[in-house]
Amino acid sequence: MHSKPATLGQRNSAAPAAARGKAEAILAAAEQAFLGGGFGAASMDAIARAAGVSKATVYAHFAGKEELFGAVVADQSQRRFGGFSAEALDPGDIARSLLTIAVRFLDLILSPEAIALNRIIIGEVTRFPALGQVFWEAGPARTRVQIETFLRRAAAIGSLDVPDPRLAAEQFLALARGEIHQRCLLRLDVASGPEALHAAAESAVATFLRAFAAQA
Amino acid sequence: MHSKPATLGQRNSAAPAAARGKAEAILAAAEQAFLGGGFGAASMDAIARAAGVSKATVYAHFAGKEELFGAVVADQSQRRFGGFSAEALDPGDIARSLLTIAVRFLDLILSPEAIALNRIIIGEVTRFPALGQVFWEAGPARTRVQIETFLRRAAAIGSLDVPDPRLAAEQFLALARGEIHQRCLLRLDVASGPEALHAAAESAVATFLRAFAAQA
DNA sequence: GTCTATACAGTGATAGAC
DNA sequence: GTCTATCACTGTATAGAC
Repeated sequence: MHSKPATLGQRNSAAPAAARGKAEAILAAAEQAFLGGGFGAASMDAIARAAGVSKATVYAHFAGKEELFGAVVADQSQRRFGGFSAEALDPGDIARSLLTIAVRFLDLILSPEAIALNRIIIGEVTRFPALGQVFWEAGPARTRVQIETFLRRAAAIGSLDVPDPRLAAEQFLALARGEIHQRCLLRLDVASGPEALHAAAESAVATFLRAFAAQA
Repeated sequence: MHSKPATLGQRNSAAPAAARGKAEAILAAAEQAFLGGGFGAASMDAIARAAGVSKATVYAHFAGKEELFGAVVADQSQRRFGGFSAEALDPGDIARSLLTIAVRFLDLILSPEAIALNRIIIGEVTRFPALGQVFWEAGPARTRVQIETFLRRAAAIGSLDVPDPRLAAEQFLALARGEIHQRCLLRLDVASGPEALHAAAESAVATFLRAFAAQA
């Protein structure tokens, strides 16, 4: 997945085993370009230059600017959000576990890279309708399922009183997102520090427990 | 504000009193163009054509594409969100009032025009950092204050038990927004019907009241 | 496959006549 | 102020040599 050992069957003319490397270099350069300034601001010329190849080589690997853009979005979506999990948490210590989830979640969606990705997808989804689906499946849908599963486990052992775990999971995420996510998307909170992140997570957990904590 | 009576002091050469009308026509055409396909996809040529004027006339009224874009965003932001108010509601009938607020709020932010505006601002805020602030002040900030005020009134007469009205207002909006707003931004729910809107509002109110309803 | 060089289309913006 | 015609520039995409 990362890089082949440089010993391959073909070594014809110029760069034998570096073909995969070039494609990766192009993708990496494209990611930086697209995430940095959006679809319109990025130029194929600049991407080729940054990747250390010629423009014609870029077009040899990707059919055009749009396909390259799609490849970047799909790659980033799956790479960013693939690692989120709530399996290892203890449904017994509900407050602590929810706080952990909220912090992880905010840490994920407020990272500059995730914000940039989210921003660019929202901005260009009119031109590329497929991107919304790709992002949703890889990100929010996956995350919601993880939390829903955790809430079901907590409800099963009596830690929580949730009539509708699916809805409760959505609402927990909505509370955690709060307004800080929107503010980051709008570039109003340039650098949301760890303290703001923690405060947002604690507020969300507090209100969620006010609503759904099991009666003692 | 809408249109002058067509009798003005000047009637020199070509279109005497239509100057204001032309500026408005340009702004209207620009709104449609920008909101439809974003900043990059819109061209000054197409805007001029749609407004029924020449490109040079557009540049006579607006310094350039960026200034025209800013004018569109500022105009739309204030026009869309200016009417939101929660003053006339009864803090005694808390469930009903909150539901009304939530429905109004969702109706506002899920309208195709508001979604298009929100989308374009998020997408272009990297290039135009000022837009985020303009939108925030006109929209989310205003709305939150309205609701915070209502919650304070409700808390004063004992309908609610809110330790932090500002935070509670944020959380109420976050619950109402839920995931449907994100889905609309991502173009996954092409047309969120009134029934989905109502359901989202009711879920938000129910959970909010579970957390903050005064004990009977 | 990869490079250099170039054709081509479309854009924002302007000069000058009326 | 308004228009027609045009400029300079940028970015996509390809042709041909290696």
